[in-house]
Amino acid sequence: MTVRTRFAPSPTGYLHIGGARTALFCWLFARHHKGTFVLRIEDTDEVRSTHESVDAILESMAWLGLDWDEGPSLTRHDEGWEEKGGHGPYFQMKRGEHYRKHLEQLLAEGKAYRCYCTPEELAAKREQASKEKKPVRYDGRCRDLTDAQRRVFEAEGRKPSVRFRMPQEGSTVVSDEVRGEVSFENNLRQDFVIAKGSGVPTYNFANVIDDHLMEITHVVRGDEHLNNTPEQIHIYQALGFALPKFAHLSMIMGPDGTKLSKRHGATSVLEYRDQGFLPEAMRNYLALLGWSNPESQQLFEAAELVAKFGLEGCQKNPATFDNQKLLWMNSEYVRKLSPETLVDRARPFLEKGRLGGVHRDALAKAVKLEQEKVTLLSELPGRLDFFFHDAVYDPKAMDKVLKVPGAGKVLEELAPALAAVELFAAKPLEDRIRRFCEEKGLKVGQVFHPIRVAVSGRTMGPGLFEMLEVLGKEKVLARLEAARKLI
RNA sequence: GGCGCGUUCGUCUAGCGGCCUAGGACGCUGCCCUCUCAAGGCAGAGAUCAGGGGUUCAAAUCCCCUACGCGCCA
Repeated sequence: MTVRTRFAPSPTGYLHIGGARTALFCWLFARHHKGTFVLRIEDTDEVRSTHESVDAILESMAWLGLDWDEGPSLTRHDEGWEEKGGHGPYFQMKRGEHYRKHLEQLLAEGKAYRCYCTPEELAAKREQASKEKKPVRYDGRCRDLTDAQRRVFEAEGRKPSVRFRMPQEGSTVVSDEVRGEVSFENNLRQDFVIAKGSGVPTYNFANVIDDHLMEITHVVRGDEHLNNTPEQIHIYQALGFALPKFAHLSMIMGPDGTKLSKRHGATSVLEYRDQGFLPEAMRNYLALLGWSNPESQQLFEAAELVAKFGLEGCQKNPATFDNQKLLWMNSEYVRKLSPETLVDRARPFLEKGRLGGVHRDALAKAVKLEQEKVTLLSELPGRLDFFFHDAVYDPKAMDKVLKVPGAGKVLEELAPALAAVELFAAKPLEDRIRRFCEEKGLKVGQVFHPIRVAVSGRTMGPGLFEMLEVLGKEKVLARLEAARKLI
């Protein structure tokens, strides 16, 4: 049996961290088993669903490298998205026919029935029960209506919803790949609505129909659905469908222990992209939120992650999102890139700075000197700007390093010495400058630091000689001069 | 309110009855390296395994209760 998993987001907003983690686990599981990964859009919430949300979700998934075998195409045309795969459509709003058909079947077999209670009536009953401290459940009023009663309700113009007839006794066991067997008492459950008065199917119903028709073998989803699973299981059974395997993933929390939300800062995947995170770092970090392997390995190559991932390593308890570790992981991934690749990957940020026009090779040379310090791609313009534009002198650096006795003299005397260096490269420059120190009887710090600030405007930066080499003789001499005038 | 799930260093986690004086990773502290900032190397602080009862020769690991957190239904 080939594995088929699915990620089924509601397009009511961007793809957030929690959703991305779920998608990643579904994807990893499918890829690990050489199975199929399906993307289904659950757009039955007509009010809140938007095309823009669909776009954002697709874009986020693509950015993270979570490719889907079946589902909508990445880009939208005037008429909507094209779809690929033999189990479509992949938008629930286009699947009404399937829901209707199975709804009819359940109704015909008496496994579901029409309920004529109005929302107002139900709300009143709920309130009543709540006052009397009784369990608030549907009372089954429409469970066994006669035809005559039904006609009366119809005549009143009531739009019936459809309820599923749940067993009243015994218990339902959910066999979960992550949590093991979880048991639920049936008499505590109620006949739940599977189609609203408008005819729109509810989540629990549409989900089951789609998962079955799409031949999903493993339903991997968030923890919040564990409690809905008994209801779903009964729908599967009522329709004679084979049960898929279930795996419920723990939730992701913010630093304060509550469910991760906007209050905690960035939660949208695309925000992380825009902050300068690398998708492979994000993916690696997300994989570690709620999953681990016995070796406690932290960094994984893409293929390695697929090879080692399994539901056994999934955590039952919720995980707190830790931005610091994500940051660390990103810097690890940045360091692994070749300077050229790093330049390419940072392109949007370089453009946004003022380095868009600089040649790739020139950028790569400069990048090479700073790469090991880079945490986010967005830092690059700030770190590299002085290589290609006039230095901006940091007042603190000026006070501390240049506006001190002797610094001006160092710059003045050093200029001709550097001008005389023929091969303007790190090694000869270092030799010359060290010799200069000896000649003048100065400590290296008394010379190195002023040069650094004069040339870059800052106290921190790349190795001095490499930096001078990349800048080139002309710029170096010009800046020594410029800095001297500022003192 | 009912039901369900969860609880190991600040955080992510290893652990599935003896190997645990509880291991790793991020972060933190100190030292080394060094022209700065990083990186790297070394060292260190940090968890009475939520609390309380059992079971057992032996429990972080099994059972029960309590507390707290989260989720679902309403």
